[in-house]
Amino acid sequence: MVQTHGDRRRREILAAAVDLGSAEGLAGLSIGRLADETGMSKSGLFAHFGSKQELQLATVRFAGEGYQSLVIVPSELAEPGLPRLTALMEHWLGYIEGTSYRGGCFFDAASAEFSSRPGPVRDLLAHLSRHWLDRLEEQARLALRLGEPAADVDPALLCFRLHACVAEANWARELFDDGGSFDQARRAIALTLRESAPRDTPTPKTGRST
Amino acid sequence: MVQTHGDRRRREILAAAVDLGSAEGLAGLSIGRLADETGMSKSGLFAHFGSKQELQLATVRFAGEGYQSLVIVPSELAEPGLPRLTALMEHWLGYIEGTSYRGGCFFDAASAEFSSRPGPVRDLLAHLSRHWLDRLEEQARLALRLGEPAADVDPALLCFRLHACVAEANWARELFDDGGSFDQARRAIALTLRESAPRDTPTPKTGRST
DNA sequence: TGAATAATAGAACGATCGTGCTAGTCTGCT
DNA sequence: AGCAGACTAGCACGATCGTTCTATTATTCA
Repeated sequence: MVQTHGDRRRREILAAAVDLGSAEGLAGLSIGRLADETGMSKSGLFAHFGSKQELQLATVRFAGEGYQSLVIVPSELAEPGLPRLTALMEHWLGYIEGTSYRGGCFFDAASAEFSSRPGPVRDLLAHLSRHWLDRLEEQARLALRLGEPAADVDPALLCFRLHACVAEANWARELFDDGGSFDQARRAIALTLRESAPRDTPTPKTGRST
Repeated sequence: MVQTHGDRRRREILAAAVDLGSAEGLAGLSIGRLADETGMSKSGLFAHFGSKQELQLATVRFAGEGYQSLVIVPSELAEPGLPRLTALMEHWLGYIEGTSYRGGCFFDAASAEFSSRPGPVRDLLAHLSRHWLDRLEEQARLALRLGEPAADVDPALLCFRLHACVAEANWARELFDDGGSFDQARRAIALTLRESAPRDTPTPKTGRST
């Protein structure tokens, strides 16, 4: 059951696929190109997945696990509500800024590419994005409700603005080679949180907890 | 000199290229596919451009002209400063929301795809985006300076947030089939502008002038 | 109208695409 | 040690990619 060899190979392939896919696109990513990258033969690599679509799906899932373990899980150390909301944003930004693959955020690249290509891959990307936004929204709702009277701020709108900042930072860095876009994103997020905070609980100055 | 026939054909091709490119990607767009779409032969279409890269560049320029005439030009009817800033945002959103091509905003799709593909196409996309952001920033600076004392708001950061809203709206609609994202964007933009406004000149409720 | 030029189609090229099939090598278990 | 099954490489397929060449049809201008 413990397919040390097969599983390790599979992971190596998927890691390369996420990296390459972020740069050349998940649709544009070709089996032959990926085989070269990993030093395998085309058919040898292909046998691990059976079809290109299955490879794409596995790649998305693999990238999702990375996001889960590097953004979601660490943020759960922070208390629910505003602390966790800010932790999520900071880990999110840090994840994209730091570990980044060749082409920046894998999900930004993949969802932009597949949003107009109906099928299981698009569905999976949409599902994951929706799930994470819901997670964020949950914390936003908690953060807003804690300070009475509940501010007249729409949690969904707040998350719209927060995610917009993250995506914009990635976009600007990739297109303009401007690493400073992440500092802009941090400032924008802090401003957005501050103005959304319930009036009687001023946001801590930096928005950072612990 | 007035190549009625050639020019008209060229425009037809480019219009189809922008439409198709927004959906299938500017790199993924193939000559044969585009020839089918326009009812031409592959080589007949190809002869208009001489290379795929030239076709891509022409497509980007063509899309840029559309943006110029449907967003920039109409906004110049509004007075410089805040009125023009809000006009730019509203026309921008309306342009993407309404006229939209099959795959949503062409520039969002193209720049996401080419940000990791060095070359003239990426350079042109970056140049156009930078140019438009500078235009926006110019109006933001005017808007901020008019109300004394000049608010401690960074015009570049303001535009970062504004463009983020537009891009987010397009992303959400394309991935989630959620047309309501444009209303969210309008609300987010209004909030962002309101909190950035100099303290003694409250933003007019709708931000629309004339 | 006739000559020059632009626009288009058709066929073919080498390359690469995703995908099967077949055979050989390696691994883990008894 | 030997066997079963997982893993991998090689080869070939039809399709499509961008591109070139040649020939034929439209269009423009003297």
